[in-house]
Amino acid sequence: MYKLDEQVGYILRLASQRHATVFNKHSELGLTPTQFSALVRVAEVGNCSQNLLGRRTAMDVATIKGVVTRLKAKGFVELLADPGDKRRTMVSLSEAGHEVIKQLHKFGTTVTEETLAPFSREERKVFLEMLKRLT
Amino acid sequence: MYKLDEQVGYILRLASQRHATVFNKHSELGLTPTQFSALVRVAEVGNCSQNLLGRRTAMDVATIKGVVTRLKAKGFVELLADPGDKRRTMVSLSEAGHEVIKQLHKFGTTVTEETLAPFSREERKVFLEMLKRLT
DNA sequence: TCAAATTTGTTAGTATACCTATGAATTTTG
DNA sequence: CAAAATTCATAGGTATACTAACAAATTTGA
Repeated sequence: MYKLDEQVGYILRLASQRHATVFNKHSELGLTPTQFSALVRVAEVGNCSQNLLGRRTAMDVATIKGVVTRLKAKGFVELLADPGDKRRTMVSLSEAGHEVIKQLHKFGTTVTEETLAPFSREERKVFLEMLKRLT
Repeated sequence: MYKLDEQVGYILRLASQRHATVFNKHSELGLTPTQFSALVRVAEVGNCSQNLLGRRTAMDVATIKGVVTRLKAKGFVELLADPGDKRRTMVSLSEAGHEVIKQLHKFGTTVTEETLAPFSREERKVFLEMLKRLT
């Protein structure tokens, strides 16, 4: 007997939903989870092309385009042409972006903590290691 | 140090992406993962209102509306008015829907198997149990 | 009983998330 | 060095997924 409630894809969707709910409950800066990921990644890698940022955040070209546009509209990133390669749009943190990074890290830690709250410290490690193997 | 690659939300997104890729690789009937879930659920519960179907598949009213519309367009479900409650739209399997359910179960099993391929049989149990606790 | 609250479904709007195609720029290769 | 292949960004299309506002029907509870 095939039971939908036992399928990994379905349960993954439910877990993602719960994570999104936790994220939104704590969100202060009006960022979505996707925008948050992209912004934190920009801070990690520094100046980089929009395309590379997409690859580093697992978003395809169309998705990262929209995310970057909205991050720019919110004032957290700046876009510059790459003088050495006219195809590229370089993305970097704005002044405001730099100012919120610490806050974002703290916020991200809270979200992760609360999402993993059903687990003990030991279980969290085990679970994250297993989850990584599924990617 | 906050590392994006260690955060449960980010890794959940990656795992969901991989699952979607596996799903699409095997998909024959042109169903999306969401449509698949809704259709399998309709088969499980039989006749039920669109609203209830949404709750049983963790989709909000706007989402399930679109999913049901597309399942109807593809000919897998039928919509009927509920004579006892004029607000309700009842959703049920069509002839074609009945005919593909067995195939869907087989397909779903294949997708789950391949998604969980990185795990041993024992690990699959452990992982699914933990993932469920996160929902 | 009847007004208030709830339930159901629809619509509009925003944001991922993917595909495909297109065009421009750059790199590779023969 | 010129042609071919690749890379980068954009645009259009479809499908989740959520919010909010609304209307109609039903349930409730004083």
